[in-house]
Amino acid sequence: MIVSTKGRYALRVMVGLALRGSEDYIPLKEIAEAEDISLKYLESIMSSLSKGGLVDAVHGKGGGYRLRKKPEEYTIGSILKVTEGGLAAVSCTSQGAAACSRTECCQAKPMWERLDRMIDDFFEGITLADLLQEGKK
Amino acid sequence: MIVSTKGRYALRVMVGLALRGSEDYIPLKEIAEAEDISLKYLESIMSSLSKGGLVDAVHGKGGGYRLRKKPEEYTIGSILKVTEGGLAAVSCTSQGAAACSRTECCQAKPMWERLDRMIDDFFEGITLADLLQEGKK
DNA sequence: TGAATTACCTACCATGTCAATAGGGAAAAT
DNA sequence: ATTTTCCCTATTGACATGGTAGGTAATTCA
Repeated sequence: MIVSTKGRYALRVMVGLALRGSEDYIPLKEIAEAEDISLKYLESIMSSLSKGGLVDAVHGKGGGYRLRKKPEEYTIGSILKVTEGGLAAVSCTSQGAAACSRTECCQAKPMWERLDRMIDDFFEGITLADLLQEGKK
Repeated sequence: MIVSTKGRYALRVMVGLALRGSEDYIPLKEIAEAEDISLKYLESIMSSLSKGGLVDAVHGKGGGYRLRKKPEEYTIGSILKVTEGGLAAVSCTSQGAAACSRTECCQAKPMWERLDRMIDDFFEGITLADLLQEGKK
């Protein structure tokens, strides 16, 4: 499993925000109800998105969350990397992984690296705007 | 993380068996020492490979494990599917997953399906024999 | 026949991650 | 000052992962 609930929720929220336009700030409560996701759980997700600079957040009445860019300017990869903390298919290749003792002689490493590259290209090649249209394909 | 230690160990063992030719049966003890993997843990992995029909197993003295086919006849996918029990990138698309309530309206589903197909093609397009050569590329 | 060798099976444990919950804060508006 | 909203730090329960332990069944060899 390469993409957890957290990342999938994040995509749904971003799609939701995109559909509502980027004019108004949408309070988390409203998003949670619309998407039927636990408010408290969503908080941690929005926190990642906000810290990652993907959305604008404003406190107080009239505040909430809003896309910072246009949907076509977000790649799916950029969203998932923020919420999942990386997309490596194998622990060997994920940064911060204790370099396995066999790194030098591991027969499979080039394969894992090609896989990672392929997955990265895949997600970087799809934008939020594409996802909005996805149903119609 | 799409491929766990179990699957990676399995690949190493299969590579190891391939290198030793398919004449003799190699006892698990020997494999574990050569690969420096816990014997007991390897047991469960070999059990999967054996049940999956990927290797022949013979009891008693002179027994052990042996490849059933030629290295070029094993795809990496066939090995990983047996040990990992599937390669779905997202729980939504893995068989046996409680079809999420949004299946019908999920904007992202086509994307997950394309990703799964891509990963499957990737692993089905590489054979054990390819892996043996991998270092030289 | 019996002992050694080997695969096989069931259960267990320790750790970590995931999904979700809880309970407060702190910023901004009215 | 009060409400609204985002933000931060735990905590929990469930599950998967990686690994351990002990015993059983099949096969060979003496």
